[in-house]
Amino acid sequence: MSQLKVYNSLTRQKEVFESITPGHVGMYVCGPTVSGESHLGHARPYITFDVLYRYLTHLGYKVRYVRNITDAGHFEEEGREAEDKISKKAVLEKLEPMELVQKYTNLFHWAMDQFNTVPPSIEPTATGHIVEQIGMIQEIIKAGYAYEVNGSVYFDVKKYAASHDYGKLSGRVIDDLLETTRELEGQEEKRDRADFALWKSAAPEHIMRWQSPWGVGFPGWHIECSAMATKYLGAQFDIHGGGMDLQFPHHESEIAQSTICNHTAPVRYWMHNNMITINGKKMGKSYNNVIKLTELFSGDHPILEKAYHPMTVRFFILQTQYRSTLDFGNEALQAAEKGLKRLMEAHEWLAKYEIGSTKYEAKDKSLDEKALQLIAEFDEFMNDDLNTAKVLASMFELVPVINGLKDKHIAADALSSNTIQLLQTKLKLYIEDIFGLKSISGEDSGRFNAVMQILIELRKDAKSKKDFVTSDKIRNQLAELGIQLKDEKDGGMSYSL
RNA sequence: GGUCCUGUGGCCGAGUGGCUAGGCAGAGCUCUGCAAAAGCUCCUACAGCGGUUCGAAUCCGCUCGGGACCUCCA
Repeated sequence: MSQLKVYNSLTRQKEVFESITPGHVGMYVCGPTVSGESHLGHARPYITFDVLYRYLTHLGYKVRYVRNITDAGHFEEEGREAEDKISKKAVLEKLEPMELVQKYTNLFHWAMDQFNTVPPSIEPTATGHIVEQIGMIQEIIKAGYAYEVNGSVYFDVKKYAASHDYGKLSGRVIDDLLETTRELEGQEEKRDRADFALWKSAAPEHIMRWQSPWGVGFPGWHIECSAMATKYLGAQFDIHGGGMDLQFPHHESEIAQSTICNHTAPVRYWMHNNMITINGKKMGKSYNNVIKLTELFSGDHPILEKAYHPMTVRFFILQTQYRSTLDFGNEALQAAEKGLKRLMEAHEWLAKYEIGSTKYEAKDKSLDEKALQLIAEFDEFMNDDLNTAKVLASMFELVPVINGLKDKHIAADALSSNTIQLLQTKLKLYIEDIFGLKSISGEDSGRFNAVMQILIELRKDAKSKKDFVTSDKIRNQLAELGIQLKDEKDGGMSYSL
């Protein structure tokens, strides 16, 4: 089997993945800022890295997956007034900051559950790691790479850049950063424009505040990830993931901080997912085109023609390679919805298919070989930087084979018993365990199914008596409820929701 | 302004030198009481212009278009 290769943003090329500690993987993914509701954009990284987590686990690694919750609130420097996103919203909504943070954290967890993502091994909060962050800042000051001004602490980028490659990850040229003509206000404390805050002194109205060696304040917006990643994954760990938009300055600064503090580059493989766009534009607050996940699932948004099931969205995201932009649209989502249904129905039928205990050889050698080839491609494409799009394409080429077996169009022994068994195993592995896809029809309980079987029998009886009024009545009324009856080739009948 | 990415058939998207992914939509056929489902077949694209090459969607140059980051952002 081929080896897993991943695209490393740091080196700008695909590299064979080798973990630092054999058998173990440390993976950190930048989590959400819970100052507001999660939106469609959040779905991409957490689903992408969920699949990576599942895949690494499948490969036999013991993975420690750390994904933080940013609940401390980052300061914004719009114009001159520094303010905390979370504390500002809290005033507007008349909530305690932690109450607000809890609300959106819960909502985030709910959405992630809808997407069937596996919870991370550790989900640390920024507010729970103030001590660690302060400790790290002290280390950086001691090393001479940070300075204090009026109760705030800034990282000295110029000094760091003199001996380190600041900008390596994001392709930034340090001189451009230092000599940019653009002037922002409220930065007079910094020695240099490129410097970034490690600790900010809190104004009196700032609700989220902690005591520190430099006075009352709050942590800068890059330090939390460095502190928590170091604490739970060590000075050097395998994978750091996040959205491409975080590459600069967030991840670049993370590297700088951690490198000074731990005397080593923190991350072996930096992985960045691309953005979701809407009509070609990145989704973001500044574009006013944000679709919240609750709106996506309910269809309650002007852009949406209908509600989309979380599994449809998950499948939609996996239909493209994670480093490409993904353009959102109703037509594309509806295509994904139908495609997912066809794939899942074929998979579910095959999963229940009984091969019997007697082994047999393939009657149709070329079809058998083709199937084996397509199955082998699952691993091959997955190892090529998680090309889930190609894996799905191979699966879809197998769907007509499965449906052929189902309607007897393809002989039961066309494929060898071993091939069918392998297909069952691999499809289950990839669809359910690695891709985390579930059937959309959630009401398929035993009792519901039993009721459906009664209706199916009634329709079959009516049909055999050529009582088409009754048989059509059953079919059409069920259709109105969104339940589709399907007559099959061999006289059987099934339904789908 | 600086740095970088990108332009594929009606829509979404794979694809880094030759063997013309895949999904959805559309057309025809088979099956069927009708319909749906399913199967088979068809629709064979790569922004434009040059260049390199036996051969380019794929490499190089230019033009035009789109986008990202540089500021909170997944």
